[in-house]
Amino acid sequence: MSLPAPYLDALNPEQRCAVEHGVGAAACPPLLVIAGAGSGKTNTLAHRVAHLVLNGADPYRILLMTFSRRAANEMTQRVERIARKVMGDRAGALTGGLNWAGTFHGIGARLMREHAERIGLDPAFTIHDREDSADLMNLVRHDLGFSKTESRFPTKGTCLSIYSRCVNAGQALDQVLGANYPWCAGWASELKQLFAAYVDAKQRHNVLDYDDLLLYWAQTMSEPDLAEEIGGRFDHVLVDEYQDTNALQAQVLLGLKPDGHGLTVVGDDAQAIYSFRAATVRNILDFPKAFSPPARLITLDRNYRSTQAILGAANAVIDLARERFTKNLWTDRAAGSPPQLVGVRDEADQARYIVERVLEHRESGITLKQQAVLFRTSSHSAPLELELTRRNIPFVKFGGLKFLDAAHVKDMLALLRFVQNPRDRVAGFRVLLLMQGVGPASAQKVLDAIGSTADPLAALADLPPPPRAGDWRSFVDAVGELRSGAAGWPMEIERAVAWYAPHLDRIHEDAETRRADLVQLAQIASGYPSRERFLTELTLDPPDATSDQAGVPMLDEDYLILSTIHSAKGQEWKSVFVLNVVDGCMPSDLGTGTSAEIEEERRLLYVAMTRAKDDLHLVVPQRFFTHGQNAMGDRHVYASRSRFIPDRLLSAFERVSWPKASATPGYPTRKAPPVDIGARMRRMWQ
DNA sequence: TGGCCGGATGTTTTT
DNA sequence: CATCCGGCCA
Repeated sequence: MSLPAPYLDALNPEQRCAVEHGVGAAACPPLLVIAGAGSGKTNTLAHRVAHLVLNGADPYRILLMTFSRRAANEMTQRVERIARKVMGDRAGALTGGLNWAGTFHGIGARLMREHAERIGLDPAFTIHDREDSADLMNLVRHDLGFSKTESRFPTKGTCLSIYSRCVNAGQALDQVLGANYPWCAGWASELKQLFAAYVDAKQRHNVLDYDDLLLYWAQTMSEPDLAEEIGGRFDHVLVDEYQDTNALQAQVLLGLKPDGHGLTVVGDDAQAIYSFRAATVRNILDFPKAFSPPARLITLDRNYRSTQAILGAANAVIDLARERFTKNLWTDRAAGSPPQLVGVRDEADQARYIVERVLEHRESGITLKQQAVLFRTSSHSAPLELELTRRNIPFVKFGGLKFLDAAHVKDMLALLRFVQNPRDRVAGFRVLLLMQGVGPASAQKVLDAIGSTADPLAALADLPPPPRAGDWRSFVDAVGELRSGAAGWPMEIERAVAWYAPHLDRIHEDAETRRADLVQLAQIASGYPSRERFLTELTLDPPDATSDQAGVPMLDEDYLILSTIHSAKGQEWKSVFVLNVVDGCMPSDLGTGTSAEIEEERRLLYVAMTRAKDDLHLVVPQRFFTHGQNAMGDRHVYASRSRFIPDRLLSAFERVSWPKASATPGYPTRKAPPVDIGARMRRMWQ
């Protein structure tokens, strides 16, 4: 039996069941919690962890995972905060925090590094982000001669997406091509050849891509000895946002706990929005019957977040979904005012409308941080960002552009990565090309020459410089010093910058502003204990926004939140604005091919709407600017309200248009002009 | 090597 | 449109 626990009284009966399930029992049977939006899911999970620890579970033997970084951070913080509150004087048990909490990819990287030797990996492996992976794919694609085929071969990005989907969905190439990339089906045998060469290259270069972190892990778990060893490190494995995981992740999970004991997964199929990454709701639906006896199922359907009016509208939207597994949420919060469906003329007015409302809210005591603007696509916020900057309203944007995407940041990281893992050819290539007089041909030659040696960096020093290489000596010196570790981490980043700065000045017009980013990079670097940890964690957990990574200056300032809907998952705000609730944006006209895609877009709107506590605005511009060109080269498109809010749902909303119709000088109420000049003009010709 | 030109292409969401 | 890719030339 578990100990009496007063903190459990604050929970509702279902939450309490979920928290207490199996605690204190000899074996803890598998548990599935279906938890709707705002039903206290994270709170429940956090209480469960605290309850486990209070009843003797070892926090170092608890594994907490989720798919996205933002959800992982949120979850970890909540668990630790609640655990501290709940545990009071016994909080000591959790002083180190949770040792094993993070994304699947992050945990996978850690475990693979620890077990590297056992599975034939060099523990100095570096991790390729998406762009690096695409570069490598391109390299291989080129080597195989696919870059100059008669008809156009799929681009590197497309190739990588296809590869990634095969891996994550655990499906054969032909199946993936048929279902998701029919226009590439003619290239099946070439693609197979390409992927084989890509895998081979990764292994020779000692690099893992994102997918490998899961794939190696899953493969490791299929070795009985290793599976037992790794699974045996954890008494409890808890997974949040389980509806966003894919087949590979499910495989990992079942490998960790084949009988399901100690396993808790939490999710909501109505919020599944990552099928483009091969996530499948089958994971959550099939979870109970993966075990015998089946996993315990607990449903949380009471919403504590939103007013009745907001929840009602969100329910109405999701009610139109073709198939649903969970029932509607309910709340006993006050009715509140209905969500507003705001018609505006264009995106500029949309931005002005939001700024006006946001400031109004702030006047009435709602801080900027309690308000958020959500959108389907990162670029949709551009006009708003302009307006916010103009009006001096601070904001932080989540999703979309990343700090690491900047060329100069990538250059610096490539240098560090090359030093860490000289076999990382993509990194080496990038660094070498920075030097004047070094092009693809000599870079290739250098990397070939050192790649086959036992100590590539030592070989580098002995190499004759490429014929026209500008400052070869300083490069060799810099690499040598960095490799020796003489400066120590994080000081060595200064050394790296010292080498890079002249190249930066030569290559980029705006070297001055870019240099500021390098200062920030150094600042970030100082937060990590070693070069390896810095590189790994920065790749897996990059800063969300350029205005975000500094951390310090923003700390006590108030700022508005801008976020893609995907990145807003699991968050909540008093006041929420959704941009471009218009057909073509929601659903995005890129993803309206299959009905499954449309259903996912519907859930996306549902996720956006259920982020709001008190106040929700869906903004519908009559016309919006299309990025790039459609068939006719039109730049403005006349849009109509999203198909997810058909006429019969309008009663759940309050419709307004902005600016107020009366404010515009319009014809309906025009008075007769005092002097009818027009009539005189007409008479002139009579 | 590196710059320039012409043509094709795709264009979201995240690890 | 804007980017990216491959090819051509100095």
